[in-house]
Amino acid sequence: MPEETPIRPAEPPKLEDVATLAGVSTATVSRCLNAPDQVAEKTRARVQDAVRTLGYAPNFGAQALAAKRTNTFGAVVPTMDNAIFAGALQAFQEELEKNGITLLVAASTYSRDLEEDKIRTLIARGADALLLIGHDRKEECYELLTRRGIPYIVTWAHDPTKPHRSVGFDNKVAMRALANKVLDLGHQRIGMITAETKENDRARGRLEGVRAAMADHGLNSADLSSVETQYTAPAGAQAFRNLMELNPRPTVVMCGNDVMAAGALRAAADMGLKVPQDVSVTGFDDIDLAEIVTPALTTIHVPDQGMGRHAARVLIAARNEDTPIEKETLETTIKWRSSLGPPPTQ
Amino acid sequence: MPEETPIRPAEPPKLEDVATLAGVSTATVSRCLNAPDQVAEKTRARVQDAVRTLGYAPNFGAQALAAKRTNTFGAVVPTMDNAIFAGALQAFQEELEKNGITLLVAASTYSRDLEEDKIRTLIARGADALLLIGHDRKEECYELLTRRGIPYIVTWAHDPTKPHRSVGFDNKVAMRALANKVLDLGHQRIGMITAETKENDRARGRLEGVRAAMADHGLNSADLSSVETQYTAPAGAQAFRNLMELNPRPTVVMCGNDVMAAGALRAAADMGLKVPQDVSVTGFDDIDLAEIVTPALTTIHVPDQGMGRHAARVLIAARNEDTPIEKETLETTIKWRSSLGPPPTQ
DNA sequence: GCGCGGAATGTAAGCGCTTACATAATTCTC
DNA sequence: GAGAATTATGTAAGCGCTTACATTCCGCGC
Repeated sequence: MPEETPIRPAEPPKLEDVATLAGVSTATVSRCLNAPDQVAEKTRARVQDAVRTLGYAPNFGAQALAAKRTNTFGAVVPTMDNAIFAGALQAFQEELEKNGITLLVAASTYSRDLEEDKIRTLIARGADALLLIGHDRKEECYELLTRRGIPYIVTWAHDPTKPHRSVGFDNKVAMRALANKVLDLGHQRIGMITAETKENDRARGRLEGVRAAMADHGLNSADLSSVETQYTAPAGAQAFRNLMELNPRPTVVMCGNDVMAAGALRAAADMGLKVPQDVSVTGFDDIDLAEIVTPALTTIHVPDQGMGRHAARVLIAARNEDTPIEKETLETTIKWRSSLGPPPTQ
Repeated sequence: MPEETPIRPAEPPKLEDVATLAGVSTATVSRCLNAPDQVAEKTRARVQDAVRTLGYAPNFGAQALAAKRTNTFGAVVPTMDNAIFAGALQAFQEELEKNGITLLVAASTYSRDLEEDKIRTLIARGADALLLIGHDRKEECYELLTRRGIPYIVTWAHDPTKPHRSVGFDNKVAMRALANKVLDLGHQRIGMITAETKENDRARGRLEGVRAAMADHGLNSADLSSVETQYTAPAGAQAFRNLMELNPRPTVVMCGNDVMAAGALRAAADMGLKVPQDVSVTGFDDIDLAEIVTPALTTIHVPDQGMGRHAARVLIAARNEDTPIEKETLETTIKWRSSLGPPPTQ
């Protein structure tokens, strides 16, 4: 009578199997994998052979449990489907991957409560370190992170007064520079479409940037016509229509991001307004879309990849040893394209 | 002399702490969390209190190790920064979240080798189940998955001949339907811009769909002018220009996806061609962009959210018990917008 | 009141790894 | 070439959970 051999999943090889095959102890195999230079070259070669022939891969749970480290970093971004954060995350994750770290991404959909939730989840999953967007969030989040000793870094913003690691750019400075250029062109009436500013320091900074530029040009920043709306193209379109109903109407509409600017462009086309002849439009972020729309969007290029890469390096260092809190500012640049021109000559 | 109290991270509470506080054994606490109905109501309440006051969250590694299940699913998509898969992943992940499952996403950048790599990584991370895009991939991947007994599901495609769980739509049928409508409008010369077809069954299906429609209309499908290029707007723009140099030139350009179609639209504008008066353009996917570009894109809406949600349900069921392989087909619909019109009347 | 059966709970053995510590092997010093 | 210093390896104790199995509890029929 043949042995009963039910079809069932093959068990993956374990450290012990490798150790047996290589004729060493499990400790040596473990060292080969985690601290190769502590092992004699000959032994190491033998172990590596065994690893290869067995197709061994460490069991994640066991490793995490024993080492008290998961080699997993987390990132909480406001949203995943608007391409803004994709570039940064991509670079972040590539850099992590080089170091054998896996990235877990969660979206907060621009909600503080949800963000706290996601941060907690990531911590429960054992994230070794966290990447966050902007400074605005519940104080509990920072407390929790600090209490647990989990390093984190704030990106997409810059605020020297905050006691957090950060790598980003100054939203206000960037927008102010663009607005100053706009005003230099002769525009007198700026309309602004901004994302919700309440829980979003980036949006606030951008709005303030426009105001500051107006002040720079001797204008009363209280005269700024701004519409606050959601982060979508249709919302941008609607906001644009509202702005165009003003009398006198703005000669330029500056948008807090490219998506809303694309909506504005769309609305302009639908209203028969030529951009930039009748009205100029600017964006912020320089996502792919900015080049695709007609006319192409004048916008601010943000160093997304640079932020991602740098954030990864800082966090890896912080996890491995005690590093001081550092704050890095990266440059933004103005992308001149055709949606911005001088104001119409009455 | 005061006790030395160095500042250092607080250790998170563990199961045992909860058990002590609630005055029960660790087994009971564990059961409260994983199989509540096996525990008397009074005990359960007591335990839940303890969990709450301690802010307890299970240690992921320990749980994975002991239960041989990570409550993590994986997804390997060709790319993350083109918004196509975002909707599906979003829905997939929401459905998973309801069941306490975390999603790990990896991108293969349309490379088979990289895809295999990512699949292996996900398995090593202990993914309980996997979501994949399309059927085309290395045979080793399927073998590995099967050998390990890890359930997986193929999305974004439909092929009844394949022995895999799947939820998707028939790319060929969908494109054929649109192409038939195009031909019904009177177009005689179709230009096609397709993504690389070599390792991409979705792209192939879409191309075949156009050919089939031509045959349906008594045209010789070999006469189709098609350009194969990369999945980007600039590539689409270039391909469009090439197509427009043909003589006689196509009266309609059908694109394998919306991103390339947006590029085509851009090129048309740059060339001074009016869409759809001079030439029509169609897309595929119905991403947000399709509504934003000018003119808005006639395209095929794919049931991305539906696929994501359904895939999650199927995979959860498959992980929990032995379920048979099932294949679900969802409907696509044609989105009529302004980029498609009748051919120019010579 | 006794014994029975099922429900509720406890006991304890791992899950597969890392790592402090002990031990063995090698190299160096003079 | 003996002993110290150094390097390479082995031993074994957990890491924080789950779960098979053992035990206790309780209500019930008679």
